[in-house]
Amino acid sequence: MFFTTKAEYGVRLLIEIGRQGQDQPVSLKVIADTENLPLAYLERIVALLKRAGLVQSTRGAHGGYVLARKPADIKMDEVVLALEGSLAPMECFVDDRADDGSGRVLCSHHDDSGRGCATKLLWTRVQVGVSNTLAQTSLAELIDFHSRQLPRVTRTVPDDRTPTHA
Amino acid sequence: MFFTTKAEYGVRLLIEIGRQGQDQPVSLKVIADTENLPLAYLERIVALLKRAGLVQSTRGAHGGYVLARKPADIKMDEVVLALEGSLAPMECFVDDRADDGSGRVLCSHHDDSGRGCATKLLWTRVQVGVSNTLAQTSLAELIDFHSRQLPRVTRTVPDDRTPTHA
DNA sequence: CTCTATCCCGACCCCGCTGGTAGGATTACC
DNA sequence: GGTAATCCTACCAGCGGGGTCGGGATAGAG
Repeated sequence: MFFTTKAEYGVRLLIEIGRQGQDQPVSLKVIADTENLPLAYLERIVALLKRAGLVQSTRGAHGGYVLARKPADIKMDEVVLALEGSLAPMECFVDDRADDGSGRVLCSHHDDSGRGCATKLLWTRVQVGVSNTLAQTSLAELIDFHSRQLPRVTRTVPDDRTPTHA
Repeated sequence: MFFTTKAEYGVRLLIEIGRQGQDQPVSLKVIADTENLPLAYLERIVALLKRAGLVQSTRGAHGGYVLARKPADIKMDEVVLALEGSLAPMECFVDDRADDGSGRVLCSHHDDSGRGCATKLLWTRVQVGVSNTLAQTSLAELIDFHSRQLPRVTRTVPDDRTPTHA
């Protein structure tokens, strides 16, 4: 298991905001309903996205969330990093996206007698691979994929359109 | 955190067997000493590798483990899969390496009202990427990397061969 | 034949984290 | 001011990771 439900729910949340919120903000309540997710939990998840500057919020009645950028400019590496807190494939990896551009992953092996753990090579490759994969997928792509997956049943209210067969 | 210490320790274990065990089997005790890992825990980990047919064991005095194949023929995807039990990036992914060749990952979303979770596209990409990355790294490569990292201190038994310098 | 090094195996345990809840602030539209 | 929404903090249960323990089976050494 690489990722937790935070990543899952968070991505679905962004997709919903992108789909439904062309102009007005989308409330978490609506998202919780359409995606069938616990509202209180979504609140904590969206806080991560907000802290990362991926969504913006407006409070009060008719408030909600909007994307901070265009979906095509939101790449999944940033999203998953914000949600999971790290993309390190292994405990001993601390990915310091430090402010200065030393952005590299490094293996912090404590009691390592000799110099390097040989697994470093392996985990580094995995990490780079995952990062690249995520960076090559944009939110726009997922939104597009989603709407092609569900051409019908665009609404969740059950009687808006007669269901296909039961 | 993608992987647990099972993968870490298991890979290091294989590297040690490959390094030290050219002819005779290598005992877990020796590996536990050189790698500074708990012996009892290694026993459980190596059982996974044996069950997957990656190592062979000989019991009794002077027993231990040997690689079941040449290091160049042991690819990390098989290793990590054996150790972690799955390469699925998300809960809802069950990778059925079923007996019949239906070997594919599929998203088993329970209460999914409509058809597909849009995140499926994303997790599938990640899964394929990781699989490929792991499959492209062989044990031989890691052993080589390891010995280049530690040019000295090749042996752990202090008096079997006069050590290079202490 | 026994001793001992080793593999083998099941039961057990601690702890942190995930996933989720509760309850209350605060903010802003009507 | 009511109400719909975001915010924030504390709390909790379950589970899996990481590890231990103790004992058994097995085979080479003496």
